[in-house]
Amino acid sequence: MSTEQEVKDSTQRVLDVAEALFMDRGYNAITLRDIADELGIKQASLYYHFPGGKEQLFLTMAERMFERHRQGIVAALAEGQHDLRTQLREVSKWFSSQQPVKFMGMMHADLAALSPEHKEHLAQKAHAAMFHPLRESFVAAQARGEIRPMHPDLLAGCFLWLMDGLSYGEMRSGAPPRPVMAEEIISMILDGLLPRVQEASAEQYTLNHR
Amino acid sequence: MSTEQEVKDSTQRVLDVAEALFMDRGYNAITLRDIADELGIKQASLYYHFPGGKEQLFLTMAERMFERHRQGIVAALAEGQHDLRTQLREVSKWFSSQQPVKFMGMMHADLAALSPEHKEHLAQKAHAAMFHPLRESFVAAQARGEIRPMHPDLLAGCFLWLMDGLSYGEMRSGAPPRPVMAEEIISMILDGLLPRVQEASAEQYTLNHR
DNA sequence: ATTATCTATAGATCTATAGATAATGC
DNA sequence: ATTATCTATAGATCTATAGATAATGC
Repeated sequence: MSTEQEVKDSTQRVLDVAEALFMDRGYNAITLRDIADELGIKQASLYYHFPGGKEQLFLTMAERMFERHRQGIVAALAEGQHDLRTQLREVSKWFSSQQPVKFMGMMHADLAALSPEHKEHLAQKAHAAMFHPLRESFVAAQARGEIRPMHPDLLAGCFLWLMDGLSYGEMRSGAPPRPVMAEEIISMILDGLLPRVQEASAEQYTLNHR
Repeated sequence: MSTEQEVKDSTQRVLDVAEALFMDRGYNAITLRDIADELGIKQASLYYHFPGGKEQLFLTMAERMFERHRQGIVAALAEGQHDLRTQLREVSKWFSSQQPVKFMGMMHADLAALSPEHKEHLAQKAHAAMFHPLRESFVAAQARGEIRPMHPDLLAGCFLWLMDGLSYGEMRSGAPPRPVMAEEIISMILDGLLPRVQEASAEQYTLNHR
C-alpha cells in the first residue's frame, strides 16, 4: 500500500501537468502538445486518458483542483474557528501552499472557451468550493458581532480576489515577503487604514498567539 | 473640425474593436478574423493598419488604453485632492466609466504570449499608468497622517485588484449595484470591518457630502 | 499618388482519429 | 486481455504575404 502512493497513477500525472500549465498561461495558450511534451509523451497519447480531448482534460483538471481547494479552505476555516482573523490567516496559508489559482483569469478567458454547459458547471463548482465556505464564515462572524454588517458576498469576493492577486506576485519592485503581505491585507480588511483613535478593544487580539 | 470628431479614423476603429475583444477574452482567444469580422472587413486588411500583425495590433491597443487610463486616474486623483476617500471614489467612478481592464488576466496569460521586449515594455506602461499614480496618493495620504503607515505598493495593488475584480461583475447571485459595492469596498479598506469602539472621529466623514 | 480595402494562398499549427506496438498480468 | 504508449495523417484554423482593385485627392 505504501508503494501505491509513490507510483502516481499516470492519469493523475497528466492532470498535474495540465493544471500547472493551464493555470499558468490559460486554456487557449496551452496546446495538448505542450502538455504531452512536458510529460515526455506524444500529443495523441493524451486521448487515451481523455477521449474527450482538450476540453475534457481541462474540465477534469479544474474539478479536481476545485475539490482540493474546497477541502483546503473548509479545513482552514475550521482550524481558526470562531475567530475571523485567525480563519483568514489560515485560508491565506492554504493559498500560499497552492499554485496560484488565477481565479479571475480562469473565470473569464478560460471558461468562455468551453461549451456553455461545461462553463456553467465549472462556475458552479468554483462557487461551491471557494466562494461559499468563505461567505459562510463572514456571515457567522457578523452573527457573532465580530464584524459590522456588510454584504457577505462582497466580502468573500474581495478576500478571494486579494488572495488571488497576492499569489500573482505582481506587486513588482521591493515587494515584502508573502506572509507579511498577507498579514497586512488581513489587517487592512479588518482594521482598516484609518489610524485608530485609541488602541481600541485590545481584547480582540489576545486570542492570536500563534 | 467638428466633422473630424464624428468620422473616426479607421485605424482608431480597428483599435476600438481590438480593445473590446482582446480585453474581454484575451490575446490568445481572439483571432485576427474575429476582429476583422466585427469590423466588417477581411482579415488580411488588418495588415494595412498594422504591418506587424497581431502582436503589433495588441501592443498599440494596450498602449493607447494605458495612456487613457493614466489620464483618467490622474484626473480622478486630482479631483479629490487631499482627501483619500474622495480620491478613491473618483478613481472608482473612472473605472466604472471604462470597459473592464482585466488587469490581472492581461498581465499574465496575455503578456506571456508577447515577445520578451514587448512584454517588459507593456508591463512598465501598465505600472506607470495605473499603479504609480495611485501609489503616490497613498504615500501622500500617509504623509498627511490620514492613514496609518503600510506598504504603499501593497495598498495600490490591492485597490487596483479590487477595482478590477469589481468590474468583472463576478459577485454572482444577489449582487448589489456597482456604486454600492464600490462604496463598500472603499469603506472596508479605510474603516475596516471591525465595529468601531465609538463613532470615532466623525469629523473625518464630514467632507464627503456628494 | 494615397488610402483602404479585396482575393488567393503559402506555411505553420492544433485537434482529433485510426490503427499499430509493446509490456504487463491473468 | 488490458494498459499505455506510438506513428501517421486528415481536417480545420490561423497568421502572414503578394498582388489586384477601387475610390478619393492633388
